[in-house]
Formats: sequence, C-alpha cells, structure tokens
Amino acid sequence: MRWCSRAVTLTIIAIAMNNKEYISDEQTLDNAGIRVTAVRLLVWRQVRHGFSDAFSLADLEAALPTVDRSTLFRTLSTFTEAHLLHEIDDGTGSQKYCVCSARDTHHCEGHVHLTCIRCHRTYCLTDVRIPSVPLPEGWASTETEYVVKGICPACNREK
Amino acid sequence: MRWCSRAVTLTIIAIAMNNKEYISDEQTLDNAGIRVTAVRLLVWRQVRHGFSDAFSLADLEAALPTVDRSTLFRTLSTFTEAHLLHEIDDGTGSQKYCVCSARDTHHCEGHVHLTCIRCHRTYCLTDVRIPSVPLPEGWASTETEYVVKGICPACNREK
DNA sequence: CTGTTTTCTGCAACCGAGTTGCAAAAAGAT
DNA sequence: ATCTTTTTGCAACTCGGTTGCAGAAAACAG
Repeated sequence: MRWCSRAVTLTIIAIAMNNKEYISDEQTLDNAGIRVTAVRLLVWRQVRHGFSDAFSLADLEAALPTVDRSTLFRTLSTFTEAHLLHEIDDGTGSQKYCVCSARDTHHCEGHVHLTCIRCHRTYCLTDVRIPSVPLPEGWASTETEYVVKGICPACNREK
Repeated sequence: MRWCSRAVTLTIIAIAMNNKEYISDEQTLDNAGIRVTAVRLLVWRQVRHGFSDAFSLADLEAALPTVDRSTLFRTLSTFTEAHLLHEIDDGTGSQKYCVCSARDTHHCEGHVHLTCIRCHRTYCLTDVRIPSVPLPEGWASTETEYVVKGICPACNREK
C-alpha cells in the first residue's frame, strides 16, 4: 500500500476530526491510483455511503447540487476506469453505476442485475454468476449482460 | 382470418402486379389488427425484407428518408404493440427492434441476443432460451434481458 | 515560499435518441 | 359527397450524455 506524506497529513487531520471514514475514503482513492481532490472525495463518499443500490448520473447530480454535471460525469468515468465503480446497463435508458466490492477488483464482471420496473432501482446480485449459453460458430464473446426486470420486495409489499 | 373487401381489392391489384409478397404483407398487418396505410406497408416491407438483423429507428430513417422520424417512431410502437416486432435493449444506447417470427407470437420473449461491439449489429438467437437464476426472496420477475457482447463472425474474419 | 507546469473543474454549448402537440392529409363511415 | 376518425409531417422540446475551453486548484521544482 502506498503511503505518502500528504496522506499522513490527512491522517492527522482526520484523527483530529475523530473521523475514521475520512481516512479510509482517502486511502481508497489513493490506492486506486487516483489523485485525491475535494470533489472526488465528496463524490466517493456519496456513492460509497449515500446510495443503497445502483445510481445514475442524475441521482448523483441531485445528491450533490454544488458540483457541475460534467465534473460528476468525468469523475464517474475516472472511478470506473480505476475499477472503483462498474457500469450497469439495466435497460432503463440511463447508465447506472455501482460500487465494486472491496475484496475483489474484478468481481464486477459477470454477475446478475435486478431492476425494479416500479421504482427503477437496480441491484447487483454479486454472488450470482451469469449462466452461459452456447454461441453460434465464429462468435467471440467479450462480456455478457443479464438483467432481470421485475418488482422488488419493497414495491411488492406496498401493492 | 379476417378478409374484407378492401383487402380483396388489393388482392386483385396485387395479382395484376404479379406480386405475391404484396398480398402477404398486407395480410400480415391486417391480421395483426392494424389498419393498412401506405406508410405502414412501406415500413413493414422494409423491416420484413430489408434488414438482416435487428434495426434501430435511425436505421429505418436512413432506409426510408421520405417518411418523417416521428411517424416511423409511432409506426414502430404500433407494430410492437401488435406483436409484429419485439424490442431489444442491447446496451448500445439505442433501442433496437426485430421482426417476430410468424409461427409463434410470443416467441419473442426470453431468448438470447448477440451484439457485435465492432459493427454494432444485434442478432436474435431465437432458439436459445435464457437460463434462469435463483432470485432473492420477494422478487417477482417479469422479464429477463440476456445480451452477449462480442465480435461477430464477419468482423472476426476481417481481423 | 514562489513561480511554473500539469491536472481538474465549471460553464456553456452541443449531440443524438426519443417524444409530444398540433394542424393538415388520408382513410373510413354514412 | 360529407362528416368523423385516424394517421402523418412538422416543429419543437426533453433528457442523458459529451466536449471545448478558460479559469481554478493541485503538484512540482527551485
């Protein structure tokens, strides 16, 4: 793990603030090879702790009205490239993002997604791998999207 | 099968034109409960005979430049509602459509789609059904999207 | 600490796909 | 032939995503 003087400084600040999360988030970005800025820290803390499920650029915009949309967009791209997030195409027409679980950098690929057609929330079934199917001769597969559309338990309950 | 006087008239015209396809397409729309108009016939013949694979609104627009985009859009919606077409969400960001095979009205649901990341064409594997996965307690599934992204044989060959 | 270089951010504008309201045109009914 | 209903074309608009550019912030060098 890399450990630079700026991070040490932040650690001291964080201890002073008695805020352990602050250190941890800073480290996460740093470990991912991303330069830590105020905006990025803000965005990361929002997506890490502020959303219970997959979120869209619009969700993030609503949660952080002080930050410009294009900046949020670019930040999401940066995070995605650094494998902090993964993109989900749930067929709602808007790109969704989801935090990659810490333990496994590449867990993001190949799992099933659930989309609720009522509340439009999308969830990851990180532990359910996509079953494979036979492909025609000559096709080379690179990636597979498996999205189950339906009604989530919460929407189901409220009838 | 319904058979109205207008259709008979068109049959006569078609025989005069020695064009069997013409009758057949007209019948298809009529059977689907869709009023037959010049534009709809034009669109149907294009999507039925003019595309080898799934197509987008933009593809249709390019193929039929004389027809307005909004009309094409509404026509596609009409056809989809009448189960002449089915919609495919292949994750390219643009809605695709594909002709439903004649023998089975509901065949459209539940099969696998292939999308080429080079040429952006999308194909139906109508005979490969989507394998199911276990869902969490409380979820009610209505539909499942299974899209394999990769390189199609044609793109693979041209290296 | 100060000046220089590099990166990031906000603004504005743009793009493409999808969508809608409305009036004219076409089709169907009487 | 006339009236009613449906369809079509036009224009405009929405919404999500995206880019160019100039100023702000961060990293770097002295």
